[in-house]
Amino acid sequence: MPELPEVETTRRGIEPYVTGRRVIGVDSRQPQLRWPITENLAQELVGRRFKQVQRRGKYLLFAAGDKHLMIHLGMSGRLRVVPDTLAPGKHDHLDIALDSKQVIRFNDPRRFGSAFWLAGDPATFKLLAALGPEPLSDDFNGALLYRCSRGRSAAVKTFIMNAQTVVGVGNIYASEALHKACIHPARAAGRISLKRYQALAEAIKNTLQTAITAGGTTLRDYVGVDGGSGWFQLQLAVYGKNGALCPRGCGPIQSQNIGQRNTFFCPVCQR
DNA sequence: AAAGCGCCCTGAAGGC
DNA sequence: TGCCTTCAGGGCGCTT
Repeated sequence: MPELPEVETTRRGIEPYVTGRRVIGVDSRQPQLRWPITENLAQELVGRRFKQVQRRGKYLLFAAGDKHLMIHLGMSGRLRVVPDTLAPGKHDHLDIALDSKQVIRFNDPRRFGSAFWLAGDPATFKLLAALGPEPLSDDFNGALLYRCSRGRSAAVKTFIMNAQTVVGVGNIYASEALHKACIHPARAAGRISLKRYQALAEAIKNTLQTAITAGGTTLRDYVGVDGGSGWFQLQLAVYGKNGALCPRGCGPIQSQNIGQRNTFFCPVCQR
């Protein structure tokens, strides 16, 4: 399941197949995902031409004129481009047929994903309106983290995974970035200095950018548009490495539940 | 306002 | 072999 690097990898992989293409058919087989798929999606989409594929946080936005098809991959969703002759399989919930004899196919076993038709400005849509800055943009930096965290008692890991703080930092990369910045994931967000937040912001940018370059992380579900896997899992320092030696040589990596999510860290170098 | 928890769903993995 | 339990990369929304 995708975090921001996987969504961005999907976006980059799918955009060349979509840009300039006209929609000639929509087949929705499972109306109920996280939310109901927009009912008249076929009416809205068929005949429109896609301009580009954008991303906001973990949401993909397929621009068609000034309106958008918005897709979230949830925990287990994936988008692929397949020939229009390929029959849909299990959990293939939505097909967008293009005038290239190809189909954008949305598969999502756990159905935590979603698909919406946005007729208005995406930025004003309820699920997007309250989102924090993009982590790879200049709007996101240590000063912002410091400012937003004052007085907050929540664990710093929970704080950076909150999409109102910054979008796109999921469970894997939160653990990885905190290790990189030597910050203990359970430390109260409001009790971290500006200097340390500057290191954390850099670590988040660096971790996400490196993961995008590697094509994302494949743990169990995630595969790219072409069905291939990402390779960032080979570079993970702490995630899923309970008991393994910290890369800095301190001692064994520990795991702990923080905010109901499994968290991995080194109790020696992360404070 | 912020924090904490439940919950949507399927499938893989591990224990017995 | 099979059954049962646990856990999984997200995130909204309700309650306290």
